[in-house]
Order: sequence, then structure tokens, then C-alpha cells
Amino acid sequence: MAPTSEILTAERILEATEEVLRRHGPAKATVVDVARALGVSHGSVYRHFRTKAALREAVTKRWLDRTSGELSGIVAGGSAPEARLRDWLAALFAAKRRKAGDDPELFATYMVLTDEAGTAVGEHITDLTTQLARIIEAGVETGSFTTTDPEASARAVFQATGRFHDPCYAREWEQPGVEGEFEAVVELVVRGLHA
Amino acid sequence: MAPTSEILTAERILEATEEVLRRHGPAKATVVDVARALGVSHGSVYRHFRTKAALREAVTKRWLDRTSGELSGIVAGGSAPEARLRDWLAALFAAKRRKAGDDPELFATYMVLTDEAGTAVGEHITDLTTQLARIIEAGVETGSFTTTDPEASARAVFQATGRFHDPCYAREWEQPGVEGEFEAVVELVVRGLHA
DNA sequence: GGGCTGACAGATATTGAAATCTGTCAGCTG
DNA sequence: CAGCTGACAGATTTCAATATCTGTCAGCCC
Repeated sequence: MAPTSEILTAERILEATEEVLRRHGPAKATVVDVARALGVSHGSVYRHFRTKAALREAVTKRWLDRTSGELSGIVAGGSAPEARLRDWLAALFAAKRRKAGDDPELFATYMVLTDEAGTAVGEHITDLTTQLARIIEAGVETGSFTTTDPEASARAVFQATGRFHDPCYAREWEQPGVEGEFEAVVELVVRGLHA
Repeated sequence: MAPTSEILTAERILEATEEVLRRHGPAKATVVDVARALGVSHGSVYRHFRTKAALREAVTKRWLDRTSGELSGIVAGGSAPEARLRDWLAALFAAKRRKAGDDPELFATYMVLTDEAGTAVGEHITDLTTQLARIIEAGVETGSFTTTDPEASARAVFQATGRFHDPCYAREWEQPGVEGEFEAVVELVVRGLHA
């Protein structure tokens, strides 16, 4: 519509794609829509992204990266490792719950996108478990935690708390009692990490 | 087709429905199909089940009950509570993995059914966590486990191991390394239950 | 010439008319 | 008369014709 006279860049295409996805949803968002929103022909979009799938994956990756960025601050924090672990898990839960609760439709859109995405989700999970591993390593050094393999423990902790961050459980995050369930699982897991 | 001369009973309808679901899948299985398989008119089916949804829910309930039945034997076993807990979790994982791996289409069918089912799934989960609570109570008595609320701990253990029994993870149960991941989570959880 | 356009072929999605299904019930049948 | 049938109304699903989209590319424009 508004033929913005700026140069067409991958970044601008990604922004427009996010907007189109927000408006139309994952099923009806077409690259023609994206091109129209940018005031260019759809051929130009294909100059920056080989396929529609690649474009969607790039949008997904951006979204996922924003989420891990929100958490990375906690890893370096100065508090005791056990408190940091609890904080990190609580922050992950809170972030996911907020995203799912504030705009359920957009969240559903990204659930569809992450299902399509090839490597992006795997990389995101690796990213998060690596953050977890750093915290656990710190705990091993201070003697709070005991484990022979912090990476493996990090994966176990991540998987054990899946109910509170895996999107497939999103609809249960608003039910009464989840807070308590979250506390109970975190308690179990933290105790399991101790000597 | 073959007009079995026996009396039409809810049980026979449920069996025929399972067969029709196995053959046609959840989307294309109609109550007309079920009636045809039994050699009766579809009106007769409605004499035993008020709606198609009620019929499907009854089939789902039967299937779920068969699964919990398989596990209940372990709860009463004579071994040490910790070993019993490990056995029970391993048996749950093995049972789910077998069902999903042997006949993926049928498993997918039941995933659709359980999504529709109203209370049946919740009751099934309550059933399983109650079994878990019995084992944990036994462990508290022998001093192996420490917890103020075995029911709550049972729910936490069940949720923490969700990745290895929740159908939404079924596709990951065949990937290499799951065994190890399962062991790691069970280890974490069992340690968390200790004093 | 680097970046963009727009027409094109094949694949995918939409649409609306026709077919099938669900749930009911008056009446048949043994 | 208890249990079953089959025709019916409204809801849902199928199917095929039609429209739109994806991905390519020769050529245009700045």
C-alpha cells in the first residue's frame, strides 16, 4: 500500500511478515500479502528468501531468539546457583505464560510455525539447555549441586519442567493450581540436583 | 453385512466401533459404518448411546482403562518402593512406546479421541497418579522417600516424567538417546524424593 | 548492472452444490 | 411390548470447478 521508498531489506521483509502473520494467521498469510504490505512485487521477496518456508523459518528464528535473550540475563546473575536456577525456571515459565495468555492467537500462530521449522526449534532448545548447564556448573562449583555431567542434568531438568514451558501444554497454564504444580516440580528437581 | 443373530449390546457396539475406527480412522468413522458392521440400522446404535460423542468417549474410556490395568499390577509388587517406582515408570514408558510404535495410525486415532473426550482423560490421569501415590506412600513408610504430601509428590513425578508418557511427545520416543534421557529424568526425580 | 517487475506453469486453496451423516421418532415385527 | 427399522430435517462433509498462490525468469528501469 504505502510504497516506502527505502531499500528493500531482509529485515524489513521479516517485520512485514510478522505483521501479516499477526493479521491473517499462519494458514492465510501469503507471500503475496507480504509483498503487498511492503508495496513491492512478490518476486522481490524471493530475491531475499529462497522459499516461503525459508521466510517463515527466519521469522520463527527471530521470535525464538528474542525469548532466549530474555533469559540469558539471569544466567550471569550474582545470586546463589540454587536461587538462580529457581529464578531462571520461573522466568521461563512466566515468559511463556505471558506470551500465551496475552495474545493466544499470535501464540497459536507461532506454534504452527515452530512445528514447520526444521532446525530452528532444536537450536533454541540447545540454547536454553546450555544456559541451564551454566547455572548447574556454577552450583557444582559452590557445592550446592552434585552431578557428573552438567549438560545431561540440564537436559533432564529442562525435560522434567516441560509441562511449564512446552507450548503443547499452553492451555493448562491458566488453570488454577498451576503455580502450585510448578513449585512442586521445581522443588523435586532442585532436591534431585543436591548432594 | 453378516447379520449376527445375537442381541445387540453396548459391548458389541463398542467392539464394532473400535474396529471401524481402526479401519477408517477418526475422521471418517461414522455411526452408520458401525451400524453396517453390526448388520443393524443406525437407529439401533442410538438406543445404546445418546450421541456419537458419547459412543466415542466410551471407546476411549475402555482403551484408557486397559492401559491403567496393565500397570496396576506393579503397584502391589513386593519389591522395595524405590525399585517399584522405577519399574512402574519404566513400564508406563514401555507401554506407551509400544502402543505408539506398533500401530502409529491407531495411536493417532486415539490421540484424536482423547482430545475430544471430556472427563475420561482427567480420570485416567487421576487413576495413574493415585497408583504412583501408593508407591510413594510405601516408600515414605520404609524411610526411602521423604515428602509431606504423597499425592502432590505423585503428581509432580507424573508431570516431571511427562515427556515419556504424554502422547504429544510420541514422535520423539523412537529417536536414539531417549532411553538415556528417560534414565536421567528418572534418576533426578528419584533423588528428589529421597531424604 | 543491480535490483525490481510482472507474466507464466504447476501446485494449492476456496467455494458452493450435491451427497452423506447425525439424531429423532412414528410405526413395524416377532 | 421391547427392540428394531427407516424416512426425515438440519448439520456436516465431499467434490469438482474456479481462483489464488508459489517459485521462476526474461526483460525493464534507474
